[in-house]
Amino acid sequence: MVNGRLPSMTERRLQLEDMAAEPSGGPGGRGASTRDNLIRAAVRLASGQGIDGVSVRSIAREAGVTEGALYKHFSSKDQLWRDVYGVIVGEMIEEKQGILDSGLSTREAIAEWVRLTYAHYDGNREAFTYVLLLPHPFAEAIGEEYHAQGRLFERLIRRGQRNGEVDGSIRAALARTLFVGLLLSVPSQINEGGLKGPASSYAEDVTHAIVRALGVA
Amino acid sequence: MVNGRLPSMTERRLQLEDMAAEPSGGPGGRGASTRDNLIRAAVRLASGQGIDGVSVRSIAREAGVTEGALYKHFSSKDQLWRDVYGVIVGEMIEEKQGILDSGLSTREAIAEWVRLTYAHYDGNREAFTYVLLLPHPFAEAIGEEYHAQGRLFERLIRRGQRNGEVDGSIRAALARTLFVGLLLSVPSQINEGGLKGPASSYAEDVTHAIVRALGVA
Amino acid sequence: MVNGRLPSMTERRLQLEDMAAEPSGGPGGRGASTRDNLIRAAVRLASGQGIDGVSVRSIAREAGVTEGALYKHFSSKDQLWRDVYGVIVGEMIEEKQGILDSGLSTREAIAEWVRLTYAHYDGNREAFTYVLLLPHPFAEAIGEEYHAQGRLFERLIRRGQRNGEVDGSIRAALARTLFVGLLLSVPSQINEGGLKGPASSYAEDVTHAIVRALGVA
Amino acid sequence: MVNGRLPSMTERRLQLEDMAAEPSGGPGGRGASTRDNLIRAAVRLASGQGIDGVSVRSIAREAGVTEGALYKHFSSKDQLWRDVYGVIVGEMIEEKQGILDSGLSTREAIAEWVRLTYAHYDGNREAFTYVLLLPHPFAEAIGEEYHAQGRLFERLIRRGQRNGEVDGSIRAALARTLFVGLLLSVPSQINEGGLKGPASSYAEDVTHAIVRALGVA
DNA sequence: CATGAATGAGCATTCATTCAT
DNA sequence: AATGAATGAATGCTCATTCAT
Repeated sequence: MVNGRLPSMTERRLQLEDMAAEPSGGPGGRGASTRDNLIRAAVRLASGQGIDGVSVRSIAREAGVTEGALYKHFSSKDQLWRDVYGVIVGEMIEEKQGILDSGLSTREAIAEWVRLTYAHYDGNREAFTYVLLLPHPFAEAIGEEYHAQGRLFERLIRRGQRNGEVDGSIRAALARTLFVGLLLSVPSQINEGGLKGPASSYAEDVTHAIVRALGVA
Repeated sequence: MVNGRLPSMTERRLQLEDMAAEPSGGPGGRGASTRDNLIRAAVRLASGQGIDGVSVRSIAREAGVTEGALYKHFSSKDQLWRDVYGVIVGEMIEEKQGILDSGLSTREAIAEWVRLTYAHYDGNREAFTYVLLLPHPFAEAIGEEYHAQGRLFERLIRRGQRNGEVDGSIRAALARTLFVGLLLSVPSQINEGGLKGPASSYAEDVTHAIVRALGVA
Repeated sequence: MVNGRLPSMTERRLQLEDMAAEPSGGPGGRGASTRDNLIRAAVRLASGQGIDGVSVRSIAREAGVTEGALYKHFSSKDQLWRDVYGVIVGEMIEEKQGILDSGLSTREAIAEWVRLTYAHYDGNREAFTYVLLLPHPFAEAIGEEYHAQGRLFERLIRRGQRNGEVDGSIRAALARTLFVGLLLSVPSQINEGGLKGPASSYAEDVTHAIVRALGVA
Repeated sequence: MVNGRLPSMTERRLQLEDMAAEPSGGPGGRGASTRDNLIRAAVRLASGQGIDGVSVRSIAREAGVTEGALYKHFSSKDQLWRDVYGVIVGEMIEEKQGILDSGLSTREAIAEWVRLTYAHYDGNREAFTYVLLLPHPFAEAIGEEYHAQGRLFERLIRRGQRNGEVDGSIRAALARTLFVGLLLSVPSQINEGGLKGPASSYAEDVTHAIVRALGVA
């Protein structure tokens, strides 16, 4: 059961860049707040076992605090997952928005999109896995954010079609679908052991595949 | 935690074709065995909430029997999931093997593969979702079966490369990865509400995308 | 919960002498009835794990039949345990009664009692363990039979005291208590690994100890 | 199935002296910790029905808390039984060690041993029954502690044999076996209703019986 | 802020027993 | 006589959550 609201943009500004660097079991060094430690712990565990397999107890233990403490920072377990989601996806979206706002051609924009995405994956596999490769029980509850990246890409495609850079016969929703399928196929396979990392080494190949599949000039 | 063995080929011959036809809540009509009802109930629930979210209690109730009865047919919850998996994936693999054994060209084979896959999805969305779109906690335990379809496709690609039908520069593992990404993107998006309609209506488009992405003649 | 009646003398005449000879897992050879197989299986399992640890399912499986079949022969699990008890204890008591009826001196009678008891243990450790070394949840329900051997010994002691063969100052109930304690200490320790078998090799030592402890001439 | 470790000497220092004084059903008075209440409840129930017959549910109810609370104090039901065992047996062993360290003659030491043992039984029948009269499913897992009292007595006997106080022909293992058999026969019979308590009233008689049975000067 | 004890509902599983065949 | 499917209650244990300190 997952219900409720997402954290606002202002709430979510935590330092998650070095999430993967945090050693498991220790409550973290310099300025690591308990709240951040809990988020990091949750993502770490979820990326390994799936969201459903992670208990409040295990998150608290991994963060080095008690269960009670967790409830000082998050009103419920669901809210914790949603906060975590919002924090990570927010960063991703801002990057993608930057691509659209730049003057890049559709082809160059796609290349940049893939590069950034795979850099993200290589830099923080656990957070990436959490937000993009795991099924989210609260998918509908999220709505806006959940589909934000897809909608950004649809905008890119439609602009390309208007400019004549992209095959005009393909519908934007399908283009987005195929794009996401290709984009995530590599991280997904690396996680499952079917492909050897890093993801960045496949960026060029995947860009070509997307360009060809969507008929980009 | 999920461990153990998969059902053998001979054990798994149940009639699951009309799995989706079973009305929820009723113990099923004419010759529906309790075991089959349990399998159907399990798939139905898992496809809706994910595997982890389904309790033995809910499966039994959905099948119209008690929990004790379930354990007469499956030695554990894990074994139930694996039996279900084996039943469904077995059918799928046999179809795909048929494609390889026929004399179709690589391009025709891909078209047929997509057609069959989407027909399967449209015919039994729940079973398809269960085996192909849900993360399986027992992925490693399955091994063989789990990657069987991917390996079949790799064989198809390599044969095509030898024949000169497929771009020789792409590695088979990557080709398989991109293929699976494109193939499953449509059912996945339909489930998530981002795409409408029967998957079959996208078969041609997806086939084209695959052919172009992989450089098939 | 253990309630009900003991089997009558006529019901209990089964051949249990070769109980230990029955190979586990097989439904038994020549004339082994299902009922006998069930009793043997029950004793075998109880002597290894204690009565409480034995399930109806395990008894049936060990006897090579289904659980339903067990209920054709015994009205309940409790009744099974009581029937088993009656069968074994009946044999033991008849032997001891024979000692009293013979013309042996108290000292010789004790020696014979110990010899017979330890022969019984060595010949069928499982049955002996079941009736004499395991706590019986239905002890009170048995009443008569449960204390029959003790009462026989009390009679022996009182007769000895009348004859002047036994120290007259010791009360019969205490004499019986000490006697049983000494008699069973050896089989009990062998079962627990504190003493090496066979019990018969200790018969003489234990006889001496009893004789001295009770002040028998 | 019972596995795991025993509590260390330092862990086990609870006040169990007045274990029997705790009224059933009430959560206990002044400073009774939940953990102590649970231990007392467990012993109380086990001494009445045997260890196997006691459920976690019943222990929690008897202690006046929920099952969940029990698991805050004991990692499993098995560990609870072992903790309880360690607490009680630890006290008993220290007393017996004291006897060996004193300068008493073998005969006086035995008399003291019996006196202490029966005082223990009379003072806390339930705890005594739990540790000494009930079969322990985890007997092997305990090892050290389980046989500690027996080994202490063997030391006493061997010293007596060296001093010429004890019949040199009897082997120490057998002496220990007979001693334990005689010592426990009285509490055991009192529990079964064959003898009227208190056990202390039999201390002298049993001491004499032991002395005579083992040929102590 | 954080703890640690406690709750009560839920979990997967096993139990003794019944009954139509 | 025996089977095998089914029941319903009970098992040991984990869960998310609360709250006095």
